[in-house]
Amino acid sequence: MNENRKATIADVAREAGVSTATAGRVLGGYGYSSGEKRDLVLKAAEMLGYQPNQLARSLITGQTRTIGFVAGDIQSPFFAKILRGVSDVLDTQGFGLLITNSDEAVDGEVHSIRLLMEKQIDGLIISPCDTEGAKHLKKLAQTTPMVLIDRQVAGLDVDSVGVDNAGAAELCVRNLIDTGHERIGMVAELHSGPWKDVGSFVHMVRARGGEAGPMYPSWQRFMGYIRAHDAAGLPLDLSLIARVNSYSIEDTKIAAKQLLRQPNGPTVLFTTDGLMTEGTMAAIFETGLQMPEDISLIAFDDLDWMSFVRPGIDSIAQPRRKMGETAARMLIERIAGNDGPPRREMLPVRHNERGSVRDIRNARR
Amino acid sequence: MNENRKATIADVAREAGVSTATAGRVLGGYGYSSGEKRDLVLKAAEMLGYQPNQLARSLITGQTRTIGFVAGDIQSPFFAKILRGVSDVLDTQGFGLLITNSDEAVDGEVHSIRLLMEKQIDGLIISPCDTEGAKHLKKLAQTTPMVLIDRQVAGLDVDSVGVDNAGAAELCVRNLIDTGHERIGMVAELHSGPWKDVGSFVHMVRARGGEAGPMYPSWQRFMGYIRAHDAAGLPLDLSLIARVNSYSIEDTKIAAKQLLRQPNGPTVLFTTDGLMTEGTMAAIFETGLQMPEDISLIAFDDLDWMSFVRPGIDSIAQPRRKMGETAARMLIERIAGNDGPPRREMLPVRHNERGSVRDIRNARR
DNA sequence: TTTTGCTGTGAGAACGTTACCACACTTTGT
DNA sequence: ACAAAGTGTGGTAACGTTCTCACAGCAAAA
Repeated sequence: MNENRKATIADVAREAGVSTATAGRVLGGYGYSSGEKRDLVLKAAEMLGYQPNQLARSLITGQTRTIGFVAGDIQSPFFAKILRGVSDVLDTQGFGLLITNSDEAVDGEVHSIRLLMEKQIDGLIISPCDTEGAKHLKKLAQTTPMVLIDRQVAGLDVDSVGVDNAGAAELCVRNLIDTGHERIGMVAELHSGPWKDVGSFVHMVRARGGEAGPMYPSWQRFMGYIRAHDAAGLPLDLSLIARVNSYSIEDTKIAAKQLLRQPNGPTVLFTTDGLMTEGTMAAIFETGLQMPEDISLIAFDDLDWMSFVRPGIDSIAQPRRKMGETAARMLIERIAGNDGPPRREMLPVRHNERGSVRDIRNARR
Repeated sequence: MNENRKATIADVAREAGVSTATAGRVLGGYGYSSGEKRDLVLKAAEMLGYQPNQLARSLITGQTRTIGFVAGDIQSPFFAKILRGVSDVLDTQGFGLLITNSDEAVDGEVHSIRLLMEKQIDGLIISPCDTEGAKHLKKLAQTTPMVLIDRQVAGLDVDSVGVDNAGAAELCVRNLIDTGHERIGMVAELHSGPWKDVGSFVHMVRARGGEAGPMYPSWQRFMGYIRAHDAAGLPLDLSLIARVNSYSIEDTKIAAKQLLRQPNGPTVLFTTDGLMTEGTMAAIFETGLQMPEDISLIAFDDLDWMSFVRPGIDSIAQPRRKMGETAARMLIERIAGNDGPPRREMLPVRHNERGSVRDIRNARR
């Protein structure tokens, strides 16, 4: 046998003096085999340093024991933490994990998915970048198990994992109102959706009584903001909404600065995700305002540093790792054959109070 | 043809009225084919929604166009950023990316590698958790292209990407000395290596004139610390070295607190990586010390928040994304057949001054 | 005794591609 | 005009597994 070539089942079989079928059964752990032959085969395999070739196995079984993950951007802590959860669960089940990023663009998403499908993944975890059309996802869902994470897609009935964005935001804003805040600013990347502008979105939400179909998390968080205002009878002032056009720190900083400088500005800022928070932090820093004396801040999504800066930053923490774990588990169940109705897992968030929100009930500034 | 089964080359060939060989040549883009037949095949493929099966292709070509990445922990910003760089380069070349984490343990590393090898990856990018033995890596390197990232392994001559840790740390500490600091604390997870204790490491470094073989980055950074002291004629005080036993924020915080509270403590802290920095930040925060009045801080590894906290944190920034990109490019070249001598890429770091280091030349506190 | 069922084994097909070869037809070079 | 080289095509053997059979032995059940 050629020394520098990898040993195959046939090599092992020859060495052990059995048929390839028998060697295959022993090595692959299926079918029957006697203790005697088993020892023979195992010894031969050991001697030749046999390592199974998953490729060949997959080709015939139709299962690769590999799943794909399409993230917006894996370097963001949000996706990185989710990824870790996914990876942990997959690891215990002997699954591999192929990752790609869509960069939140449909093109990238389509490209990623094709690459993954060519590699014959058994299932897909994806954070879709479009909550409306996503024709490619609907088609794919018919043949491949799929779990959505963070976001849902209208008309795509598959498993999904996320949090109650609107509810969490509503509670958060209600708390702000309860502590005396009446001018609550929001910094959000409200990705252009089916709504022309922020105003028409408000209109839509009110028309539907605060409930609406799938939409981006940031829109859902905005919806919570609206509901809290309406419930408290506090009028909405859309000039307090800083809508960031591109998903970048720099643009966020600019938008937040503008918001902070405007006359009769907000007493508190609510940021809708980690990147918005970082941009806003930079804006506050550069504007020279003191937290929480001059401006309060509360952030959706918890980040490492929020607990050890001064003041600590109040936040709504999503269980990111658990989201990943849950998604992975759901997907594996689907791959194993579970064909029950789609489930929408809503994991609870945690509200962290750390001192960046000032109680201004007795202190008009 | 069965509708719900994926179309194969044979299906396309039948539909187009050509042989599977011809269809294969057109679809696979190899060998000769006439314009006429090509159109026929392409049309049939389009109609049947043909998607190639990489598995079958790989089985015969022996190339999967997939590479593996073994990180310490993908959720850490360090690895996440590197991963992004790797992913970007791979994407442009049509390569897939399988990830696993070793959790910095040899067991995990071995397990990860076996999983990856069974999936027949074409190459491996790894941040090895052992800089000494790593027998499994040496064996693997004979058959599989491999690039080391962040760390090197003694006796493993393969491509690697990293920064000049000792040099960067030395420059950093020299700057601290130049600004008047004489009691420079260090917070580091000095993973147990071939040295019994910190003292014998110092001895070894001096014996070798400040040069030594492969070791963990944190040890290299410590080496820079030693070299800067020796060059300036400043005596080393090992009581200023907080050696963290486990790689955890909590333990780091405890160790740093202890260092801060000891009599005749440091005027500045040098932290050797992101996690050390976070733990140290927490310690400073909880101790109630003011930065930079009471204590200065400079960190190895730059993190997002360092620019927008008060004061900004001075740091040594590694080009993490570029490290990933470089590693990926080197690996792809190896896979393509480059068998030149191993290269050790040393990328330049950036020193960020942001205000967390106080100049105490004229101000004894 | 005959049946039934379980255990164990090997030969060979199958998975979906590319590699290799044989062959035919064209073009080029002398 | 003839060889040599370049095109285009189809048949079929790989790649390394698992799957499907057929068949044999042996025990327990009828």
